[in-house]
Amino acid sequence: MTKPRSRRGGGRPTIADVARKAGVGAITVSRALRAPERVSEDLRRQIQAAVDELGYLPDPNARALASARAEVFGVLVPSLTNSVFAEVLRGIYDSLSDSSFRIQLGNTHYSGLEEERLLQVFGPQRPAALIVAGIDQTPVSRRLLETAGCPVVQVMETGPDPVDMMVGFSHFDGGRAATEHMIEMGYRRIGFIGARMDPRSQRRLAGYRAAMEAAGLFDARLITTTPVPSSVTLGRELFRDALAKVPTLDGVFCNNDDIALGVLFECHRASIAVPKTIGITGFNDLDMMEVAFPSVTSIRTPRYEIGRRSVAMALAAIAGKRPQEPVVDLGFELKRRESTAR
Amino acid sequence: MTKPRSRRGGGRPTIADVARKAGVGAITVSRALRAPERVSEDLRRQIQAAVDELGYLPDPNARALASARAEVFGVLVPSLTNSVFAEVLRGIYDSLSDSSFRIQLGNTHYSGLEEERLLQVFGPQRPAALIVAGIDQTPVSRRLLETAGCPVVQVMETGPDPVDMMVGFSHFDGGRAATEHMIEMGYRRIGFIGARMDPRSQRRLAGYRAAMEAAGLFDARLITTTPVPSSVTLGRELFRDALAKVPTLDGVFCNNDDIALGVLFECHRASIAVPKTIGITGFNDLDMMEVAFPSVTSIRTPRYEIGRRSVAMALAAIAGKRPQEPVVDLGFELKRRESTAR
DNA sequence: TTGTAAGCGTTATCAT
DNA sequence: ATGATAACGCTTACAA
Repeated sequence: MTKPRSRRGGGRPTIADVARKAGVGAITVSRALRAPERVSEDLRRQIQAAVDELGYLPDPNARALASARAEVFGVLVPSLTNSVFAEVLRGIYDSLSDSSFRIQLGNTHYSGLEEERLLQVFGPQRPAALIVAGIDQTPVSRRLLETAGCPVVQVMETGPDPVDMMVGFSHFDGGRAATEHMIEMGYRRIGFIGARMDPRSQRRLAGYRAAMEAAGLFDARLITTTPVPSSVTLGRELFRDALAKVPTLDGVFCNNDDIALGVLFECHRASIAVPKTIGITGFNDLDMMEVAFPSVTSIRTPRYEIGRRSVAMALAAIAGKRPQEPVVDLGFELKRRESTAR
Repeated sequence: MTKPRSRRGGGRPTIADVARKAGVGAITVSRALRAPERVSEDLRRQIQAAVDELGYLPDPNARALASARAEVFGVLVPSLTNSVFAEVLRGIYDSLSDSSFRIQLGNTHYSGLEEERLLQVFGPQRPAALIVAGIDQTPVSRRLLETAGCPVVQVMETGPDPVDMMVGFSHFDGGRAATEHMIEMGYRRIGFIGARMDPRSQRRLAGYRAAMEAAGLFDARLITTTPVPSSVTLGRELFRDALAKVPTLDGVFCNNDDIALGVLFECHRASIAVPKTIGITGFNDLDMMEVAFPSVTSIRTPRYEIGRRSVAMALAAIAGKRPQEPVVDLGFELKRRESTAR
C-alpha cells in the first residue's frame, strides 16, 4: 500500500523527502544547498547523498514564493533579430549560465509603451535583476525601474543619469569619429544614411553633424533617414535616394552595417568605384565587414562585452558589492578599411 | 497605527486585499481573473474595480506553486546570434506576447550534453510547454522530454519519430533541390562547402550527395567541410581551400548564406566571374541575398513561421486540442537568382 | 455561482 | 549548528 501521494505534486522528491532520508530537518537541507558553510561537514555529506540518491532538484517556484525573490534576470531588448542585440543577449546568457539564474526575455519592439507593459509584467515576478537596452525610458518606465527593488543595468549607451547602473559607450562620439575619419581621408560631400532612427541612431547622427559642422561641411541635404526598420535592402534604396538628391555625394556614413552593405552592393551594381568615387563607413563592425570587397570601414562596438559586463555588475550588486563607478564606458574602435582608403 | 505588514511581502496588494475590497472570497477573485465566465456579471465588475484601484497583479510564482504549472515556455536553441534561430525565437516571442506566457531561454551551444543539462534545469519549473531546436536529442534528453509532462515541439526539421510534435522542413530535400538546380543550370564540378556541420548541415550535405550521384557527378574531393562555427570569413577560407583542391570547380552549394557571402566576396576579390566561372547557391535566404551583387540563389526557409507555428501547436495542445497531424512540414522555396544564372 | 479548508514546496523567524 | 513553526500568495478539492 503506497503512501497516498499529494493531489497535485507530480511525485517529484521534495525537500522533506530529502530531510527524512538524511535524518535532518527540512531547513537544514535548505541551508546545505544554499550556504553549505553554515552546515556541519557531517550533515552536509549525508544530505548530499540523499539529494543524489533521490535526484532532488529544488522547485524554483516555491523558492521564489518563500524568499520573495526569483532567480531570474529580466532582459529587455528592442529586437531579437538585430544582431547587435542578439550579441548582447549572448553575452548576458553566457555570463549567467554558470549560475542558477534564469533569463526572462522581453522584446520591446522599439516601443516605449511596450517597454512599460513588460516592466509592469516583470515586476510581480520579483526578478533578481533587470537589464534594459537604452537610456531613454519613458517616465513611467523609469519609475518602474526605480521601484523594482533590484539592481538595474541600462545597456548599450552611457549617459548622465543612470537609474542604477549603466554599461555602454557614446554613440555620439562614435558617429563623430566615423565622420572625422572620412573627412580626414579627403571626403567632403559625406552623406548620412540612417534607418529606424531610434535614440542611438539619432545620437550617431548628432555626432556626424558635429563633425561636419566643425569642418564647415554640413549640409542638411546630405542627410537621408527613415523611421522604417533597417535592412540591407533599405540601405540600397536610401543610397539611391541620397544620390539622386545630391549627385556630388562622395561618401556616406551609414547608421549601421546593414545599411552600409546595401550601399556597397548598390555601388557594385551601378559600377560606382569604392572607395574612389564613394567612400563608405558603417557602424557596429559585423564580422562580414572585414571580409567584404572592398572591406568596409566601421565602428567596432563591444556588444558581447556589454552583455557580460552588465551581468557582472548586476551580480556584484546582488552580492552587496556595488561598483565604485556605476557608469561604465566600454568605448568603441574605428576600424579603417578599404572602403575609405582613398 | 498601520496594520503590521507581513515580514516578507514587499507590500504589494495580494488577492486577499482584492477580495476584501470587493467583498468576496479570494477564490472568486482568482476565478474572475482566470475564467471570467464562471463568475457572475455583478461580482466580476466589482472585482475588476478593486483590481484596478489597487493595481493588483497576480504573483506568477505563487500561481505556479499552487497550480504546479508555470506559465512559461522553455525554449532551447543552439545559438542566439545565428540569425536563423534568432528569427525562430522572434516568431515564438511574437506569438506568445498576447498571452501571459513567459519565455525562458536556453542556449545549448550545439551541445547535446548542454541540452541535457538545460532540460534537467527546466524540469522542476514545470513549464507549460517546451520548444526545442532539432530532432537529434540524446537518449537522455529524449527521455527528459517525454517525461516533462507538457507539450513538446521539436522545431526546424521534420522526421519520423517525434517526441510529441514537430514543425520544420526537410534539410535533405533542401540540399538536394539546391544542387539539382545548379546541375540544371549547367554546372558540373559543384562543390559543397559547409561549416559547423551540425545534424541539419549533415542532411543538407546528404541531399547534395544524392543529387550529385543521381547525375553521375559525385566526387568526394568536391566536399569541403569543417566543424568550426560558420561565418562569412570562414566561407572565404573554405572556398580558397576548395579551389586549391579542385581547380576545375565551377560552382558551390554552401551550407548557409554566411558561407555563400564569403564565397561571393572572395570571388570579387579574386576577380572570378559569378555566375559565369563559378555559380553560388546559399541556404536560408537571408534578406541580403537578394540585394547582393550579383544576387545570390538560396533556399528560402520559413524560420519565423516555424516559431509561430510551434507556439500555435503548443497552445492548442495546452488547451487540450492536439493537432490531427503532429508533424508539420512547412517546406522551403528555391530562390533562383543571378549567382546561378549562367 | 460562491466559499471553506487545505495545501503547493520552500525559506524567514525565532528558539535552542 | 540545528530545528519547529509559520508564513509566502495562490489554487485545488470539495461543500453549500
